[in-house]
Amino acid sequence: MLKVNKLTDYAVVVLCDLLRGQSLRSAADLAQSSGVPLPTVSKILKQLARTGLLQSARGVNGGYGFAKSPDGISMTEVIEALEGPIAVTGCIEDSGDCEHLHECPMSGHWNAVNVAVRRSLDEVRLIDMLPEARFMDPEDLSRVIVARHAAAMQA
Amino acid sequence: MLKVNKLTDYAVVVLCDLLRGQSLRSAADLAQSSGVPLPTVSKILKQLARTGLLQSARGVNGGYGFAKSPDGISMTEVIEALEGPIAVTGCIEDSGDCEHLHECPMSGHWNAVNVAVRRSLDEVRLIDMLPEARFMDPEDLSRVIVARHAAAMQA
DNA sequence: AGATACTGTACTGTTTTAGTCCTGTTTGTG
DNA sequence: CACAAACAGGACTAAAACAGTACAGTATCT
Repeated sequence: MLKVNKLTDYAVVVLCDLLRGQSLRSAADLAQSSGVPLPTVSKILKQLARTGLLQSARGVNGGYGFAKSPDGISMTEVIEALEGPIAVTGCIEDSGDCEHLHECPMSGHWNAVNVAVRRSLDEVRLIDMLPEARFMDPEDLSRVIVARHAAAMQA
Repeated sequence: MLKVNKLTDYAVVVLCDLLRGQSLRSAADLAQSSGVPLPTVSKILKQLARTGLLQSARGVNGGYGFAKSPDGISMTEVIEALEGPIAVTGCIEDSGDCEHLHECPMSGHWNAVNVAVRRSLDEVRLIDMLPEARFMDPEDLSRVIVARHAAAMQA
């Protein structure tokens, strides 16, 4: 438990796919190469673009690409883009409409948990989710991704 | 998002209540003093007893108490007792019935996330959720709880 | 003008969760 | 020994969340 949405799961698959390709890929293209159904991929990409993780271009030859250098993206960013702020309990995210707030002995204490979880996710990078992350030195991996991204942007 | 069950949320409230009282408290008693409905409290306590975090005694004067010294209980234990193993994606917990397993480029990689989250929760103690944890030195807090528990066990 | 591709939103069936209730078992007390 | 207190386990229902899909709209290139 303490699960992440299925959409977020797919998002990582799709993002990893995007990580290894051109600077701009269409939703249809990504759907095919990742195996995730197009409408789902589309939904994910739209949301990621809305929150600023990706940038989009419309029209013929349009598509999606990273809005910034992808080696700096943490899992926190990916998860929060699709699910909103990390809040382990409802108490935190709802802006105070809990009727027990005054009497609630917990008020604010789950926040320690939220902070701990968030911090741990900050330290997992998106590029660590790549299969090759298993075999490579983290710094080398980072260099490879940056170089690939730079090359793609130039093309 | 990345939410915990409401039941787990209540469980912390109830456990904190149990933390400050007698060694053995009935479900009805805890329901009243915590403000959580009895059937819900009952459900939580049963589950916590089943997984060994609490011990129960039946019959007149029965009730629930901690099965071990409560200062050693981490949030991981509480959450896992009520929700099963921490698994951020379904891929991990299901024993390999994902039809995309062979082709799945993610296979195993969410595990880094699981481990990170789990580790961070290991470091938050149940007693850190007490309101007084805000004002007290963590070690003093620990000593107070241990002393209280020992006294209750003796009575 | 027409084809490609993103944008936003709405809808629907399925799954999960929350909350409740009931029946059974154990144990202390008069 | 009968009764009441208290836990154990499971079944059930209503409500909420999610996944997946579809569609009408807008921008861009050729």
